Amino acid sequence: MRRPLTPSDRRILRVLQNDGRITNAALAEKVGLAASPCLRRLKALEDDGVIEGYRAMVNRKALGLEVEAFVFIKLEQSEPGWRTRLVERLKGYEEVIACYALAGEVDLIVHAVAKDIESFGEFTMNRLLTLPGVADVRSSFVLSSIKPPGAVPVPDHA
Amino acid sequence: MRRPLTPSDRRILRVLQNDGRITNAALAEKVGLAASPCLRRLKALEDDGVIEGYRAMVNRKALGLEVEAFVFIKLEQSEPGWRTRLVERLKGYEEVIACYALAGEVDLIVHAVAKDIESFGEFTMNRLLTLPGVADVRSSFVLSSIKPPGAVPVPDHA
DNA sequence: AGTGAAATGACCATAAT
DNA sequence: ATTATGGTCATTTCACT
Repeated sequence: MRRPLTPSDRRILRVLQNDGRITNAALAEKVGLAASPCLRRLKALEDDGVIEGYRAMVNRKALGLEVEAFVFIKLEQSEPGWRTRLVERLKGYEEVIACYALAGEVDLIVHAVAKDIESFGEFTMNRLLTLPGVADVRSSFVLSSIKPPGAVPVPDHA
Repeated sequence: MRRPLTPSDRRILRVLQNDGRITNAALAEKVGLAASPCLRRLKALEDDGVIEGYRAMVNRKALGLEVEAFVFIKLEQSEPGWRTRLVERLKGYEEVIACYALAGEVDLIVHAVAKDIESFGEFTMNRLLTLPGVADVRSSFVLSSIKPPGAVPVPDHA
């Protein structure tokens, strides 16, 4: 059972989602706490799994990854074991920066990046379509990031 | 014009994508640099926009956000101005944690969260479907996060 | 509040262009 | 010579008890 979040906890989460590398001293000042209790709350949020980690957001184009796409996958009827292994393979591909199982028409949505269209093609043709259990693969290229992956809203009441 | 990334830069990016809050001292040790040059490279990566920011990854369920979904939007033929305003409205919704313009069947993909199905319904019915210029809205709930939003691959050569 | 660690800036060394 | 890299040291600031 997890403690309910205090208003301070919520302020901490809001700040840390926008600047995950802020020092504890500056964080404390922003949320209106002294450094010491602020640090204790931060550790508690980490220990409780409310904060799952911290990540630098890297500009993919700066790394020469010019292509970003969503891949919509439909699966064949198949034994559960196949599905597990398919999903494990998917997770292993470094082109896959996120992947979700969905309810509805499409079974899996894959968020992928690649350095160019050619290597993206190689990825879908040789490494997605060939996975056993895959019935259909459709890709849509990202034209623009309207709102880049961002903060989850922190409601005032839990 | 951006400097090419050095091998040290790449190591820094790989580490920081997995632990965005690592101290500079520990980062330096991991990538095999002294603290001072390590910090200088880090700042340069930030200044050049290679690192766009740092974010605490927050467990949405800990915040009472039980529902996660992808919303696929098709737009009507319309003047460019309408589209711009539609996109601005979309960006403003706190339920929208990411949004992309796509090539293909679907024009926009919206990654959204909500506290329950009812409030998600309110969001799609009252705040998405009513946007001028929207022709079609389809939602798929996320059943599981197979691979949570993660690191972009950092190739050895740019 | 105090102590040990970290961040940060000034300055030097080396190598490649 | 200039530019880009990395290192060392001294000082300030921070983390954490």
